[in-house]
Amino acid sequence: SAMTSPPPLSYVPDDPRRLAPLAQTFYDRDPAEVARELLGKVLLREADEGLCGGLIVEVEAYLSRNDPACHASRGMTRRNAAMFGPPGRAYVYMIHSRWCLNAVTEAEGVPSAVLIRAIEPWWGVEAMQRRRGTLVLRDLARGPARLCEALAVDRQFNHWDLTCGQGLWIAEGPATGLPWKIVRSGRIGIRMAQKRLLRFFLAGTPFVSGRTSGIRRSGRRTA
DNA sequence: CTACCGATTGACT
DNA sequence: GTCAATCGGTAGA
Repeated sequence: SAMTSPPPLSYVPDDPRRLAPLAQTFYDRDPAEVARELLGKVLLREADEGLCGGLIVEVEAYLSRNDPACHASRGMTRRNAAMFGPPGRAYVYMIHSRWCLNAVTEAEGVPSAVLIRAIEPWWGVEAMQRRRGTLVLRDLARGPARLCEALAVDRQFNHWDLTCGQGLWIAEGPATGLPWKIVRSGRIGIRMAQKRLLRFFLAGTPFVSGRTSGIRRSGRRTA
C-alpha cells in the first residue's frame, strides 16, 4: 500500500551511487547555510544488507558561538570532539539511549554541525523497515534517532568522512529542480535558545518530525 | 564512585 | 495534550 511501499517517483534516481558525494568545501561554511543547502541532497548508507537512504528533508544547525544549545558550547569533551574536527565528518552522539547523526561544519577547531533530523526513504526501504520494526514509510526515518536506526548508524560512524562515497555519505540530489519550499522554525527538543530559527525543512512532505509535520491541517500553520 | 541530565521516542489521557 | 523508559556523558564528591 501507499503506507508501506514507496510510490514510483520519476525523479528518484535508479542508481544512487552515481550521485556525486558533496565535497569538503561544501561543509566549510556557516552551519545555517549548510543546513539549508543540505535539504534536497541525499543521505546514503552501504551496509551488508545493501544500499539504503533517501532525500534529506529536515535539518537543524548548531552554531560554534553564542549557541547554548550546541553540545560544544562549554568546550571540548570526549563526546563532542568530532565537532572540533574537520568539516564534512560525522558527529554521532547518543541521547536517551538512541543515536543521532550530525555533519560537522566550518574549519577544524570551529565547533559547529548540522543535525540530520529526517529523510524521505528512497532506497533500501525493506532493510529500513526491518531495522525499524515497522512497515509504515512515514515512521522509518522521521526524527534523528529513527533515522539512525533505519540506516544502522551508531558510534562506529563518529568522525566518519561523509565525503568519501562509501559506508555513510551525503551526495547531490536529483538533477531536476525539486519543487518544494524551505520552511524555517525553532529547533525541536532543546531547552536553551528555543527562539532561534535554526531548523529547516521542506514544506509539504509528511516525512518531517515534530508535532506539526509540514502538512497543513485544519488551518494550522507549521513552524 | 554517585547523581543528574538529555539535539528522543512511543505509549497513553 | 502528558509522561517515563533508559543509559552514556558529564560534573562533582
